[in-house]
Amino acid sequence: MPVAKEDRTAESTRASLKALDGEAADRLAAMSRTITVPAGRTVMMEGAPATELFSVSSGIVSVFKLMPDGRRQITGFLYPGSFLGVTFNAETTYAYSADAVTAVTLRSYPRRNFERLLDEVPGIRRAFIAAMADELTEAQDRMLLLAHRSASERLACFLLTLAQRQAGPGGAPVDAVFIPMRGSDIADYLGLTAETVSRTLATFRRKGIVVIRRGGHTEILDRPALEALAGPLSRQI
Amino acid sequence: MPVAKEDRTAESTRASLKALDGEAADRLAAMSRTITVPAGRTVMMEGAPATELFSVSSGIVSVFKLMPDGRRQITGFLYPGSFLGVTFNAETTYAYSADAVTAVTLRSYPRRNFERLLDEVPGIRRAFIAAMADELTEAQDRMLLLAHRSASERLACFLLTLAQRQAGPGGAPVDAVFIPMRGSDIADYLGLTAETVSRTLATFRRKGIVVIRRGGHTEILDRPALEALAGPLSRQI
DNA sequence: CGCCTGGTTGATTTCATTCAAAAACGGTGG
DNA sequence: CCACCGTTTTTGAATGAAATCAACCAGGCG
Repeated sequence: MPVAKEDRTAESTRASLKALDGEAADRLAAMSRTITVPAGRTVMMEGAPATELFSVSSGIVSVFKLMPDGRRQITGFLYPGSFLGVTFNAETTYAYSADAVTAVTLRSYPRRNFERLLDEVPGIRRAFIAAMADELTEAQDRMLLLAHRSASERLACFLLTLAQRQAGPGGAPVDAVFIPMRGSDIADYLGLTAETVSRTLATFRRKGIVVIRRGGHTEILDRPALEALAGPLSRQI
Repeated sequence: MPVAKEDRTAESTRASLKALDGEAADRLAAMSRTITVPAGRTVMMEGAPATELFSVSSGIVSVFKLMPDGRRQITGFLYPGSFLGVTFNAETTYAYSADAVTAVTLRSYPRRNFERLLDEVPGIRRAFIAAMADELTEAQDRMLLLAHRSASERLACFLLTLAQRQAGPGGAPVDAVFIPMRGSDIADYLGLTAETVSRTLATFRRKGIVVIRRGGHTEILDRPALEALAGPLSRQI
């Protein structure tokens, strides 16, 4: 369904799926096809028949809901390893839309086959359930953020989360953050306006906390200050 | 088959787990014990070891996350049939806390046994995956609400959702809504302050849209007006 | 070059919060 | 049954943060 070209080259699975044993990985690969989507294009639309589900192989996807009056809420930016288009309720339509933020490659699985695989292969099932649990936890954390945090807290959290996600496999925190999404995307993700995002980032810049270079290449200069701005994190206990 | 056309709220999706076949229900019942909790008491705490999970038998439970500075986000009100304490991730601690809003009776299941049941009984497994997918959908809807809706939109949505949930099995919409939770609970659920909740309900009352009687017994007098106030619904089908 | 999209900045308005105090509960014990 | 107390709700006034409205700037591209 996506407007994209396809090819069947088997590519290595990744992230939460990479921990699968050989048989599971093979069966997944056998039923999947690879899709590439250019930046800015729509991957799937809310309400469309959910004939397949996807996992992100490379690039970043934004998942969002639209209100009839045009207001938009981006519910997540999906990185490689995330699943997309999961609808296991009776209805077989997608519950949200998705756009490619950057150029993206996806793996597409026929919904029926994937469901059967979940029943048959425990490893896939566990990986899948873990991925969903992560998404749920993240969603709840963002509820907290949207309900109770100020604009600068939201932006600071956003930057730190991005930095954390782009950290190397060693988990070493990185201060060079790549922000490929537009300001209005960030605004719709954080429940702010593009103007507020711009203003808030400007004050961060003015305070010497971050530097934003051409093309969204950002650097965190003063991480402690950013962490202070992010406010109390719910994650730490 | 389920009569309810509107089985999309988190509460009812969690409740969908109770619509299991006989064998599964029996095995569930066999491993459970019953717990009663008085109103206002804590049922479980975020971060505590998740040795068991619960289902609500009677009463209402609030599920919430706390920030270190005391800010609270109630992520859901759970009605009978709902499950709580479900942690699918590797960690074995609860991801949120829960309080008894009213006096509550719970059924408790040892986590280990329950997980084994998930592996052994496909019906239970599928129901759980579906419940998680729906919970995710519901979380996304609430994100939209918290990010982009005004106080009166939030309150109107809340009242309508409550009325819908308390509708009879026929699904006939009911205008008599019972609201057992306190104003501050509603505020923390909707991302508002108790004062704003009180004020907004006062204007609803003044406009003749609702009547709030003793003990939270509320009546919707002008449903069309309330629906108009709720604003554009993303979830209507 | 001029267009167009996206980002910046400023002025104003709006809405919910905050602070504060009074009123109404709801339970308890006399 | 009533008076008392702590808690919750209501109401008011002032504050403040972000939205809105609007103009302007910068870069990319035909």
